[in-house]
Amino acid sequence: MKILVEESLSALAAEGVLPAGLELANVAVEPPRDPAHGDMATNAAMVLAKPAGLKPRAIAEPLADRLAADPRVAEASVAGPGFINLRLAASAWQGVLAAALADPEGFGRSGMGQGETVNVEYVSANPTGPLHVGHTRGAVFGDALARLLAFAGYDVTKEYYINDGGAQVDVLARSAYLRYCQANGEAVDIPDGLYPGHYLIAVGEKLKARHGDSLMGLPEERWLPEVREFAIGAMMETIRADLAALGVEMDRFFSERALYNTGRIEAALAALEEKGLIYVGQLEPPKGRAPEDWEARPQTLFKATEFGDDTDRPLKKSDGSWTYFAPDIAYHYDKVSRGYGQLINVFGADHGGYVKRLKAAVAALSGGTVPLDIKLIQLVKLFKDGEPYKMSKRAGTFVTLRDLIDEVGADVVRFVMLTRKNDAALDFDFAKALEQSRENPVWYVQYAHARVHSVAARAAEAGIAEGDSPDLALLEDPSELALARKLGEFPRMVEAAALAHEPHRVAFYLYDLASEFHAHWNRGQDRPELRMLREDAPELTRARLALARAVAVVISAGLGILGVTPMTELT
RNA sequence: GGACCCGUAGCUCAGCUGGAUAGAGCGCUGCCCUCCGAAGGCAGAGGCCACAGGUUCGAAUCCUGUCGGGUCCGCCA
Repeated sequence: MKILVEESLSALAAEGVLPAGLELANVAVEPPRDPAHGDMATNAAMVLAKPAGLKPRAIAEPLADRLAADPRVAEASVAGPGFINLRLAASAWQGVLAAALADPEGFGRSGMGQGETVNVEYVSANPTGPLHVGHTRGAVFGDALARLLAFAGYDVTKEYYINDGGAQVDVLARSAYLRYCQANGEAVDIPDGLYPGHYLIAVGEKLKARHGDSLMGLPEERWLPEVREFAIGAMMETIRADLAALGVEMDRFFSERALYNTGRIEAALAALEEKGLIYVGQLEPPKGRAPEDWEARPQTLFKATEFGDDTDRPLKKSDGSWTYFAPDIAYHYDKVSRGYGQLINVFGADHGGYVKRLKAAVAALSGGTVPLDIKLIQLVKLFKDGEPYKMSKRAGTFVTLRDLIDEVGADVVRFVMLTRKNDAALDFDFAKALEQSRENPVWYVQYAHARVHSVAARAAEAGIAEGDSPDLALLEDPSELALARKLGEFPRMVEAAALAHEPHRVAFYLYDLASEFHAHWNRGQDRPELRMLREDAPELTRARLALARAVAVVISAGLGILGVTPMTELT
């Protein structure tokens, strides 16, 4: 359609109505917000009025006439300050249906990504316990984003960074060792600073099964490495199983420990050093906070300020060991070296302070060639019937991913987590998530999908099957065409959502589509001639079944992007 | 003190990267409804898009500043 407008403009230029050589970059041809304005609209006349030295309407009127002459355009009219509204011929919308039906798997897929490689890093929870609610939202978001990008033609790698190199895994080891002692009959209580969760009891028992009492009474340095290794392994197993229960499968797990003592951190820093971005210096104390235990001292720093960060960032602690940032640089050095076209990190909002330095690091490491987008995921607040919900049956202190799935199921968890954009806090109400009403978007969308299947089943009972080539030209009621028009928005929506890295748009689109479908269905109440099932008109019924099936195709594709299974009947 | 995010109907939130009279659900008001298969349908009221400037033919959207809420701020990861 845009091409048609451009051709018409150059034709007008050739006729001398418009001056030659106008810049068309700002000319937009889009569906207007308000459907009453038609199917497509262009601002061409307004954008070109000034450079052409003409009034908008002096351009709009001849342009509209020319557009109206095209067979695909049913009507072209000039409106408002100079918009041209186009109403497309019914055949254009029937064509959308045909496209969706001809290729249910492919409809809406896009070549936009052109096979560019993208690495999406998400979850990356410390291997110190089961995943909780906060991780769940990040997991769902990252996974849906990865699916969305793949749908839009990118080559996506889903990756999990295991933070198994820091002090927290020693804490894990000590906590597990206590559970091991407990399994060997010793009475223990877990001191502050260790992990009290009951999930470590099983780990203690497994340690006993493997080592008997041979580790009992030994000094820490004798058992720590082994217990640590074992406990990390056990936690990662739990985490993988949690993710699998949510429908999340990673392509790659990357261990922080693999960076230590292998020269990889040193190599990454050497790459920065070569560019003159590492130096030894002193930082100013942070302002506005009580700097009681602040003592200035020289340390190894990365010149993050050259890449837009607020301050340079330390790489070594006072005892000479690496800060958390150092292996992180090495990790991103690795990702950059793997040649990805772009990197995306999904972090909890509490990592907000980390964004600039990581972007700075990646910009420095890649020479500015690899974009890094960091999506911060805001908190989830849990409710049950409007009351705050906090305790977990399993972990005691926090609600786990498993608790969520036990309560409402993985599909509902996934969909609800995507009903808000990532940078807004999300209220998750268990009761509402299971409610069967329009208020609950999950149910409403699933209902629309199931309804299509039930109509087809009813039709089959009545002896009408959709058949191979229903005559889509029979679909000419405005309500039917509006539905087809909504389906036609799907490919555009996918591209916009993928470009913006915003999978929630898919969820909102599906809710809109479901609303439109249910509304269309309900019109059959007052106007029986609009009903899908018309035993007196089998040809028409066939066409309408095709329309319904096209709706199901798009809902199914959209839910697929969200990682939600479409239901064919409601339970 | 600084950085980042947020501020849109009474409530919970969308708003397609600058377009026309700013949308949806809930709640409220009024009709209709017991239906092709599901715990409904239609209509209405409700807004200084936090505030003040700026850019533009045109701003909820982009820029600057102010106010309010959240998150974070060297040796925690």
